[in-house]
Amino acid sequence: MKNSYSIGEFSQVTGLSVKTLRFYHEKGILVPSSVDEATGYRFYDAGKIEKARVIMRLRQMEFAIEDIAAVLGECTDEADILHYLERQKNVLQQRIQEDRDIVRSLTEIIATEKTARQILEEGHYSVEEKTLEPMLVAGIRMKGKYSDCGRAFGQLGKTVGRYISGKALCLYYDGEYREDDANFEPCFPIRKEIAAEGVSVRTLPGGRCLTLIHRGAYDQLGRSYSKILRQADELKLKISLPTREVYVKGPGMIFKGNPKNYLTEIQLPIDG
Amino acid sequence: MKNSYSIGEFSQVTGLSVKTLRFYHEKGILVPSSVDEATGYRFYDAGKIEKARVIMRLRQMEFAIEDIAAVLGECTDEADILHYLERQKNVLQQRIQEDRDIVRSLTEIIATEKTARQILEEGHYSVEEKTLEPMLVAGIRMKGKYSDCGRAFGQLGKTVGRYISGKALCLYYDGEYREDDANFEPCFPIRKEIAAEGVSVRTLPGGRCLTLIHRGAYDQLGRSYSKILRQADELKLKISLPTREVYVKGPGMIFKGNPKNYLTEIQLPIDG
DNA sequence: ACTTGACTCTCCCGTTGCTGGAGGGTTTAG
DNA sequence: CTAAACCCTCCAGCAACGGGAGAGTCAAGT
Repeated sequence: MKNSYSIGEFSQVTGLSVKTLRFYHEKGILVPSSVDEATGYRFYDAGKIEKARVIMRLRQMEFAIEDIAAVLGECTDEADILHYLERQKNVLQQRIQEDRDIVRSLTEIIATEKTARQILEEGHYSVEEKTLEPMLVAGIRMKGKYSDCGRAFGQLGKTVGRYISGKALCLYYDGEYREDDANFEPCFPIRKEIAAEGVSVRTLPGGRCLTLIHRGAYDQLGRSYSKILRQADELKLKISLPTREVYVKGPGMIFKGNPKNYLTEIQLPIDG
Repeated sequence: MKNSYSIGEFSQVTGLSVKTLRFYHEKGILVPSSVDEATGYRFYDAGKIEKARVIMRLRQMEFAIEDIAAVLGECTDEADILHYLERQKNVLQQRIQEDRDIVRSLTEIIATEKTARQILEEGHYSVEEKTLEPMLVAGIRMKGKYSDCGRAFGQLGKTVGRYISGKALCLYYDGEYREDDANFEPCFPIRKEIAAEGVSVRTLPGGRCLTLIHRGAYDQLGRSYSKILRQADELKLKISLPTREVYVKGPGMIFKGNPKNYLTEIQLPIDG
């Protein structure tokens, strides 16, 4: 065991790069044991190796240099740095939470986009019967124009955004099309029961329904409605309210996209 | 709706700071609709608002400016950026994984330190009987000097470090103290069954045992051993091998600390 | 003693996504 | 006509280094 290491040797021993060692010297957290006055050469003794290890371990836990300086200044025992450790833990946990939220959004977008792509390719745009699962939703009941639903989705996104678990949908409580005084409720499926002002959270019942996927802009929805209603009539099915529209692919979370590729699933619950 | 916004107005509308808008201009991802040749004043039209929103959403998902530039260059629909979305998701998931590992380490250190502190304060250093739970451990069986166990712990830390779930311990297979040819096994409790070369992973049995917490440096352990063995003798208990030492508080993950405060729990399994 | 090659020094720039400020020109309201 | 509000460009700085230039230093071989 030597007891005086040049910076290069010390770098070998500790695994810290020469640049990093100089940087730590400048920051004052790992000062060489001696510095040659004439040449400026740094020399480290064996005692510094342990200190270097301490710094590395703290850095591995993403401690900031500034915090490391504080820790090294105050503490010689882990008991002394409990406060710092807990703070660091909180910082990291918060970042994990944020990252997880983003990942969930991304997963959602990706999944939506993939199913949309599949439907576009397979292209079965015919009236079918389906059984829906019950699902937890958060909705805002509205009366007025359909065009106001954009704002409602915006508000929902802000209040329950973190808990969205599926595609946006809208419930229609009128049995017919209404221009100015429609009765409807934009909703998001959510994965957690939460309370928010002005937002109704509850479980939508499942059950049989008639569905049709509409491809194209929303102002063309009428055609798909008449198609599915005709079919319901032919099958002598009684439709119960509210009916639903599921926005399989619409103006996305990032881009508006091309309305010609919008996909909207019309769901008419079958009575009895 | 105006259709020409000065940078300040556009900042109000979009929520992006003036500085940020200039920066985005420089980076080419959000270029003003027109720039006054004489004065250099930037002007944005309404169409840029949507683009600004897109950029904001991507930034919220921690996309790099460079990636945003690529996305904006290539895509107008979310379907086009699936590749980028997935890449970003992977990046974030990896960061989450790393952060979680750190948080686990921190939690471990904090918990160890807190129990140690409690024991130091309460100070019950007497022989007691306890029932141990079975636990999953990873160990390295060794023959030789006790002092070599440090290296074994180092190796264990590297191979199973991510899965450590409790305090380091050591198993002793000799019924007596041996200088040079001791038979022992440094271990870490782990929370997941894993395979690693040279490492034995298995479940240690639980059961009754006699315990004594030793406070102080390791070279003083002999005194505590004689105390606990005397007690075992008096109670006419038969001890089975291997015996254990649990390093409640020793040279920490960060600092060596003061050996006077080291805490080591001696555990002697009771036969039958 | 001299050269060569490895080592070291300081200083500066670049990274990412901005924020803040200095120093100067422009516009608009009173 | 002036003051406030707005805009411009350029520079610095943040965190934790890495890369490289240009110059000095050290140890070994000749």
